[in-house]
Amino acid sequence: MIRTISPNRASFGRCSACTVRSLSICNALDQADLAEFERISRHIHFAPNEALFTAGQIARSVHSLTAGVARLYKLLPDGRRQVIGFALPGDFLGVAPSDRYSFSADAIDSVTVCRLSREAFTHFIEQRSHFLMRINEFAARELKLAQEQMLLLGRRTAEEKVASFLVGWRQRLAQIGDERQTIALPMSRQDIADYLGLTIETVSRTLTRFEREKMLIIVAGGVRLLDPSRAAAMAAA
Amino acid sequence: MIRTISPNRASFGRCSACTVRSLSICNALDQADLAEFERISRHIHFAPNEALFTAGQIARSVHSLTAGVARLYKLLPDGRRQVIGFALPGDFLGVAPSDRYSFSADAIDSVTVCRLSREAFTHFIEQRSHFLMRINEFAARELKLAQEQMLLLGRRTAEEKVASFLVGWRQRLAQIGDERQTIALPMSRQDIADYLGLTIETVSRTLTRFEREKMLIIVAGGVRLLDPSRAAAMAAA
DNA sequence: CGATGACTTGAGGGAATTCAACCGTCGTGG
DNA sequence: CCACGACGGTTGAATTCCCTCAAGTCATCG
Repeated sequence: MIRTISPNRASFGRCSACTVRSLSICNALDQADLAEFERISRHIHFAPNEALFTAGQIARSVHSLTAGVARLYKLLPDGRRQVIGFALPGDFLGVAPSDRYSFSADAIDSVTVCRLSREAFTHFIEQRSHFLMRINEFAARELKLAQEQMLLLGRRTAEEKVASFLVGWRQRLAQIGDERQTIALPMSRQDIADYLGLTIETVSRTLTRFEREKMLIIVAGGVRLLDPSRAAAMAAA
Repeated sequence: MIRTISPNRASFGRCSACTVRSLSICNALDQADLAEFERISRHIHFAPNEALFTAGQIARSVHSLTAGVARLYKLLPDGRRQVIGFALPGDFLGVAPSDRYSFSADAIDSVTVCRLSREAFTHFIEQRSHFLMRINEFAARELKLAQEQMLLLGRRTAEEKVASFLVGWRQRLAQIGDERQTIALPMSRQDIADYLGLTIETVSRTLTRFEREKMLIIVAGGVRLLDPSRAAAMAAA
């Protein structure tokens, strides 16, 4: 029998000790459900830039991110890329209408996920309507984010796009408990550009201009917002 | 007591006679469930350009479209508009994470919806996990469409956008049983432009060029595709 | 039949891209 | 120890695709 997952990368889940449970889909589970969930899930680790899964593959698993940041993206045949989102701890990757992944996901930094077979997951949710409701809430939240991103991609200027991204990203980091002054940007400029429908040069130029205008300071691995209200105004406009 | 809905516009649902049931969320309901659903829902009619609901309003209702086409859109404070989708018969408008509408919807042509109070709807689904699963599938399908639209908005050229729109729209019409040669386009050029993140002039020019190049013929209320494979190639590229 | 609204067409401009060079950091091996 | 290439990021100049502005066409309707 071929093991596709090496033992040192996969381990049994310890749901009771899960640090992101309250953020994740698992918050809807009681003690008994959690024990069963633990039985059917595995923790898996991914190194930076490693693929969690790839668009077009048969979707055998669903994932709940427990640590790190992942980029979710779609490609055109000629290589053009659109990043459709960044997944943070607590995010669920498994809302899909077909049996194949419709987008790809890879680790940006060091990532840990809780992985379940799609089959077991489907069986698990069927009996638990409160859990199903939770999945539904997650799907609804994702959909709303996607719709906001459509507005950004279709109707905002480069400047507004970058400002909106920073404000939105800061907010998401705050939601998972990262309230540091400096906004961590683990993804590359290229990732940001592909998320905003811009080129890497435009993202770079815009950030440098923001810095010249004293709206922020570019630091290693992120930016420090000096004028959050100005950024927020740009994002809303 | 104030009646917000005039009697001649609202009527009791006749779910058993519903022509779009197999396409809609209600396909997951058996006879008994359907009778209960009928009890809590009402049919409402909207004239062209009338608003079904508006972004920011408290979301008291969920809707299932039974006839006509609606545009779903978001606005920026300065009036820029992004159409995030067109709703067709069978489509469900009610997957939302908050108690306020996050987008607006209005009738393009003559529209009929099946409307339920959000409260009654929530209560209804809680007991019916198979129905909840169906809602989930609808949400997943919506999400996938939204992600494809992000790719289009962020990374496709004007030409590709228009071609993709025509191909995708034709496919959606086919799914609801409209397989006519001519692709009906009940929405205005402005609606299409706002859907594709373009200006009305660019949409118009692109369509005229397609016509000059014998890919299609522009007719009243739609287009006739002469070279579907060429359009499909443009859409995929 | 003039007015109105949806759409088309043309000319010119500009925001973002493309192309290209350059900078700084980091890991590697001579 | 430092030369070196690789890589991510920044900056500059030229180009282009799409937008803006403006005018014109066509069908509909009071």
